[in-house]
Formats: sequence, structure tokens, C-alpha cells
Amino acid sequence: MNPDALRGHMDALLLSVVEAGPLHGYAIIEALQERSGGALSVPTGTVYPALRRLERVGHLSSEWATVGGRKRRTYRLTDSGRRQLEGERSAWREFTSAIGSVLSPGPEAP
Amino acid sequence: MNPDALRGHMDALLLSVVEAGPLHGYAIIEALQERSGGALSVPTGTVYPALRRLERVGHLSSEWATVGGRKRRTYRLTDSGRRQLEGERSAWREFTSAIGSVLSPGPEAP
DNA sequence: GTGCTTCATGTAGACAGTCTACATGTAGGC
DNA sequence: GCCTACATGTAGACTGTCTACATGAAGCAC
Repeated sequence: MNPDALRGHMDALLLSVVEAGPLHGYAIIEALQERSGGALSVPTGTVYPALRRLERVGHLSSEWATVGGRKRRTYRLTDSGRRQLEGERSAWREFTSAIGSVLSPGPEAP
Repeated sequence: MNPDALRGHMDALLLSVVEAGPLHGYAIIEALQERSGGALSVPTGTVYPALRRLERVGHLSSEWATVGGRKRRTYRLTDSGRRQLEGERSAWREFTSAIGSVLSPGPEAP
């Protein structure tokens, strides 16, 4: 997977993974990989800053927890994040539709 | 359309538009807009450098032409570009599939 | 013949977000 | 003691798009 391709879609991915329930960074990375069938292996150096960015703008909130002696920062979707995710989803549909109609070899339907 | 979303997909778009037949930069921009139903309005400052980059790596070739007193640099898909476009198309399918399966609210089919 | 719009190409520098690589520390198996 | 898995984080490089500007000819209105 070409890394550049993810540009501008990370937010949607992260918000979507956290939507189902609160998760910490490491688990988010694993969830991304799992839910994409192994196609998305996003490095930690991408995910952690992105999560902090999303928290800064208010789409996520976080709190520390200690599980089995390990510290985790658990992220949760805010109302703002939920609205944002909706927007991201429709933007994704528009995006794929636009690119798809350019890439499709055959001309559009009659 | 969020500009960042196009990152890493410009090559595919440009190669795909030129696939049908040789075009010059200005016409490529119009074709992108038309084929996407107006969704893609890519600025000249993006397209011209990208075309030169694609020529530099051998996916496009260009030649000057004068039409109606105006100079045009017309781009044509090379064999290398054609192969690249094939790769871009399958990469696009993988990409949308991966992101889509993460974004889709419902879990994957049983 | 001046001014406006369209056509047409191009460059310079700002910008932003991902990537690589590194740093740190605990828990648990061997 | 050592290695792997878990877990978070930062610094700086990288790259490609964006904004804004520069240039110039053709065609039309007035």
C-alpha cells in the first residue's frame, strides 16, 4: 500500500475504528490491520501524532488507564467526532465515485 | 474535495485521462473535471509539475504543437505508463477495499 | 487600440501530514 | 539475563500538493 494514498483519510480511519468503543493507540493499530484484512499496516509514528491531533481539535477525548501494569491512553469518540465521522463517510463516497469515474476504462453508462 | 485526499492518486488520474489519446495540460485539467462530474478541480500548479514528473520517470512523453497560434505541450502515454496505469488501477481497487472495510459501519459479511 | 476573458504553460515558496528511526519502559516466557 | 510482545512518544526528513504569481497570444466588445 502506497503510504501517500492514505493522506487525508487517516482521520476517517481512526474515527471509524474508535466508533465501536474506546480503544488505546496500540489496539487501534491492530484493529486497522485486522479490519482491512492486513492491508493497512500504519506505523506508530503516524498513528500517535494523528490521535493527538484529533484530540486537539476535539474529535476524540482520552484518559489514562493502567491494565496489567501497563499504561494506556484510551481514546473515545466525542459528539464532534461522531459528526466528523459522518462527514468523512460521505466525503469518502464522493471521493471514490469521482476517482472511480475517471479511472474506469469504459465510458460511463449510456 | 479535500486536497490531501488526492495524494498518491494524481498519477493514476493523469495517466488514465491520457490513456484514451494524447492531450495537453489544459485539456487534461478540463477532462478531469468533466469525467468526475465537476468534483475534481485540480489547480494548474498541481497538474503541470505532476505531468513533468511523470515524463521524467518515463510514463509519459511529450511534444510541442502549435494550434491556432497557441503553443501546446501534448502528452502521450508510453508503454511504461500503460503498465503503470494497470498497476495503479489494481492498487486503487485494493485501496478502496481496505479503507471501505474499515469505514463500513456494519461488520463484514458472515 | 484599450481592456477583458479565455486559452495555455510554468515557477517559487509555503504547507501539512506521513514516514523512518530512535528512545523509553513494563510484563512474561525461557 | 535475554528476548519478544505490549505500549507510548518525539525529531527530523521527505514529498507532493497548494497558493500565488508571472507570462503571453487569440478573440471579442466598445
